[in-house]
Amino acid sequence: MVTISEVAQLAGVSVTTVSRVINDYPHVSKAKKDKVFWAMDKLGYVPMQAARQMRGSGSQTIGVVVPAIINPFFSYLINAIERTVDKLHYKTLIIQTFGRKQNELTALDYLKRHQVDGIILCALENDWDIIKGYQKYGQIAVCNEYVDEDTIPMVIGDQFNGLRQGTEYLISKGKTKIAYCTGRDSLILQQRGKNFDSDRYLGFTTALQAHDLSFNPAWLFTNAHSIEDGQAILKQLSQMTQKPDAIITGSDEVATGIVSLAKSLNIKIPQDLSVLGVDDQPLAKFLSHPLTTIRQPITQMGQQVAEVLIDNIKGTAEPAQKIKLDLQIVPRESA
Amino acid sequence: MVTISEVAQLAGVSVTTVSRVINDYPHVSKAKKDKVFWAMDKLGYVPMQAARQMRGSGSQTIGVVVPAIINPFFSYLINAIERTVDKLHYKTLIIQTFGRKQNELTALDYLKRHQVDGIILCALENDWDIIKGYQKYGQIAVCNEYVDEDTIPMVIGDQFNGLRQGTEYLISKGKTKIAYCTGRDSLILQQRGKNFDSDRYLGFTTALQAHDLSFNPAWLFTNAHSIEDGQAILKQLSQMTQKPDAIITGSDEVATGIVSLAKSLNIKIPQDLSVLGVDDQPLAKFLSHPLTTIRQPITQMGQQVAEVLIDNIKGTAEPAQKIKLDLQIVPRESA
DNA sequence: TCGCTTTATGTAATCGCTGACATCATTATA
DNA sequence: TATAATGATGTCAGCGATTACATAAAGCGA
Repeated sequence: MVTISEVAQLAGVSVTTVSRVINDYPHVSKAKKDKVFWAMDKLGYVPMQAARQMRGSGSQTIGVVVPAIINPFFSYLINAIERTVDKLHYKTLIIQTFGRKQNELTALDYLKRHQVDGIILCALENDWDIIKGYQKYGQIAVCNEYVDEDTIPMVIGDQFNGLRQGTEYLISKGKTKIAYCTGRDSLILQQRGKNFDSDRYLGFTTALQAHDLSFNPAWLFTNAHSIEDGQAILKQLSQMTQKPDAIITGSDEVATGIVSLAKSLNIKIPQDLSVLGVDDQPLAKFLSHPLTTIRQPITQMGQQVAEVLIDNIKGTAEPAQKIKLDLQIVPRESA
Repeated sequence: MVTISEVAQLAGVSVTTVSRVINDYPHVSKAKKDKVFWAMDKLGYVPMQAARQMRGSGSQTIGVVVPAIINPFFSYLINAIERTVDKLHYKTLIIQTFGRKQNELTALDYLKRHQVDGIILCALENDWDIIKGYQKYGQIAVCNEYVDEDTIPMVIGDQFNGLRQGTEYLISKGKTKIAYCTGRDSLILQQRGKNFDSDRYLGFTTALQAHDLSFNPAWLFTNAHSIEDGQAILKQLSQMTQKPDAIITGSDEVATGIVSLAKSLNIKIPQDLSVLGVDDQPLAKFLSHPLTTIRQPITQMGQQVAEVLIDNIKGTAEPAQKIKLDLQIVPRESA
């Protein structure tokens, strides 16, 4: 491989001079600078990042931890993050957890190893008490999850108001018996106090209460993630004696599962059952029943969390911003 | 940060001994080995990759270059690659080109910089003559694109037979006037000889010829990528006097665009127009007209290309495998 | 018990790059 | 003109790991 000394030799200068040229330091004459550029070009030289890193420049890389990249929500989020990170001259290392705690910890180990200068967690697998211990090894920012910790920058959608408005929307359409799905495990839901998902839930119940509506606990569905989960939920619903007339799903996937099975179960959407999605995924509007859904500000979320994290890495940020972005209801045909 | 010498000091041994323990070399007594493990654990030590790399171990990272991660085809491909790469104890650095030549070259520069030990190109932006020059800096493998070069490992779907069978399928359904869409630019299609997409096209025309059917050049649509492109194509079609009775799209996106607009243009699918997708994306079966489509072996493609590349990096591979995987027709309602 | 191999451990050079420090040469200031 | 300040350039230590080489101790057959 081509090293800085080879460039120095060819250009007839010292390695320091080459280094100065590379890093655009002053006090190099035009003549030598030109020679160095010529030599670098001729040899096709690019400085080796690993060597630079040993001298204290970071890895110029940030890690993005997601449960699964095939989930469009996360691939869109990664896309937004990558674009921003790239613009700020960093690289993006993607790590999938597949929902496993151990993978999240392995990802955080990248901080120790100095493979990454910072990490964006787009979902939390481990308890915060465990994760917080990694803060001393590098910057951590959280996106799309609620963390009640001053020292951690956090960018989330305003789930409370989003769901409140979504619920209001259903009520405005004359619906009063509203079911609710969440991706959370029912157990965790009980254990944790104020977290991301209960923000959503709180928005939902707040809207109900404002209209003197009650919630039937039989209509709470947990662990709902996939299209198949949505289908299973609709099957359950169709066998209930007390049927809801609307359902708030945790994601467009679940909503897709529901609307896809409605016809064969002879359920009319939205007359018999209004279905409200969350995310506004690209295909949501092309389904047999185009989804009415709550759009998450994915692009802004990704952009802002990346900017905040890199600000923190560079030390040019006021510590630990908490950024909350508005959700938006997209009315279509399913509700 | 914790260094190897701190571990050595705490364990009361030399750095060499620690290094031997880390790398599992022989000739270390049980007693010292235990002490070293204890000290590493106590200090939370992890070796710094950058320092190791300077001693010749690679970066243990491979770069995956895709046009856009939000395209489900690529996010599924990346997923398959990442899982395999992870299993082989490498890391995955994702680079999006957004279809820009320069971004692809920047990605290839990672090889020079030794940020990655190898690169998987999942789409080609630049001419091969330009890319081939980077081979001297590290391993390059190509996935999902045709490269007629002995020295390059390549994993592709068997587009020729896939499209031939897809066309046969349409013919077996009584269709004789078949339109064809491709993502390629019409210009490039003329310039290049045997490439990925013309393999597809060849499969298509081979099937037509076998049944003495001719192809109307007015039914060739180029630059077709998105849902919107599909909608535009259907609008064009609906205004033709000579209308096709089937259409082969380059992707499920284009097919989605077509079926989504069919109802409002009063075109019955598949009676008036059969629509054949390519990819079998997860939502394809939940559309208003579930897509009949040609499934690409994405998982195997990703897995195999990753294995081959890493074999090559380790030097444990016979040079430059060419792997061709079968496509599969998934019959649903759109054709 | 003597030489020889094997095991256990340490010292120091090295990877490519940066930057503190040193050294002249040149220009500005008194 | 003497002195100080600034510019241009070079020498070399050091970042954290690996590894060639050196050395000492232990094992072993004759």
